[in-house]
Amino acid sequence: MPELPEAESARALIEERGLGREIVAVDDGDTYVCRPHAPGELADALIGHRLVSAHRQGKALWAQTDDGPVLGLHLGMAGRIVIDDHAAGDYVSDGGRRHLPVWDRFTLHFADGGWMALRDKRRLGRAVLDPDLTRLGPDAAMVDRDTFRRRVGRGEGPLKARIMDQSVIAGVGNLLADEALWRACLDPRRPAGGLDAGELDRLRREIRATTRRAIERGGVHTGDLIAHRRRDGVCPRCGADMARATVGGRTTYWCTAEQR
DNA sequence: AGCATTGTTTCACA
DNA sequence: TTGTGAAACAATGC
Repeated sequence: MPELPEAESARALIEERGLGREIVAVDDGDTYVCRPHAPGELADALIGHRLVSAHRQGKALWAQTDDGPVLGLHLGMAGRIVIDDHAAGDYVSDGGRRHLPVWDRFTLHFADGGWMALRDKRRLGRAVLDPDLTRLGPDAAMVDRDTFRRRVGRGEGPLKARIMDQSVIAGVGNLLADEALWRACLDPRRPAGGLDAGELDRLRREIRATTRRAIERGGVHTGDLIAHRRRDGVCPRCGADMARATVGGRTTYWCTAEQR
């Protein structure tokens, strides 16, 4: 699920319900999610502190602490942030008595008895101290027109790969890319450097609009194209067949009639 | 059984 | 040196 819209929802949740609460215990035992940290390193660094602000750039999340380290979080392919919500689901019975949140890969426990977890079935999410954000491009929802033109409109690689390159612009994933390219009527396979200024402006506008709407509606899976990303899908706008191919290393769907 | 999956990093190769 | 593409990573769902 997680692309920029999901990351922004997670950031807002942390900001709303995760700040100002004293951390008294930390579950950081998943050495893959917490790599390269050893078990206990995040706990030692975070216990006694409070999160004081929540930030996001692209899909990257981080929280500042009071006089402590920065806590970096990434939702990976299937992660989400859950705070205090015992009714959030994803619990597995241990044989009838208890129900265990087996997919909580990293958890902060607060002095008030509440908690905040990175819940991630796939374990591709990350929790790290002082994350390196230097290789991240400008946020896809904030990037200005001239910067977008300059960064996206170059290179021989396919346009879709360009907008999904997190060092070019940050936040666009596979589904958002297909949706925005479809809305902008642009062929995902075109060399990025071959677009003119008008096409780049159109693409930027649709990325921003698609992102904004996904945040309002609850995620990238609420897009108009999603249901039609299938082998026998047809374009919900014009009815033409959808094409399917691997572009930029990911499964890609586009309208055979409208996207040029 | 086999294939696909919303992300990132690493590595081979031009 | 830079850019591109495939594979690996982990685990689940169809």
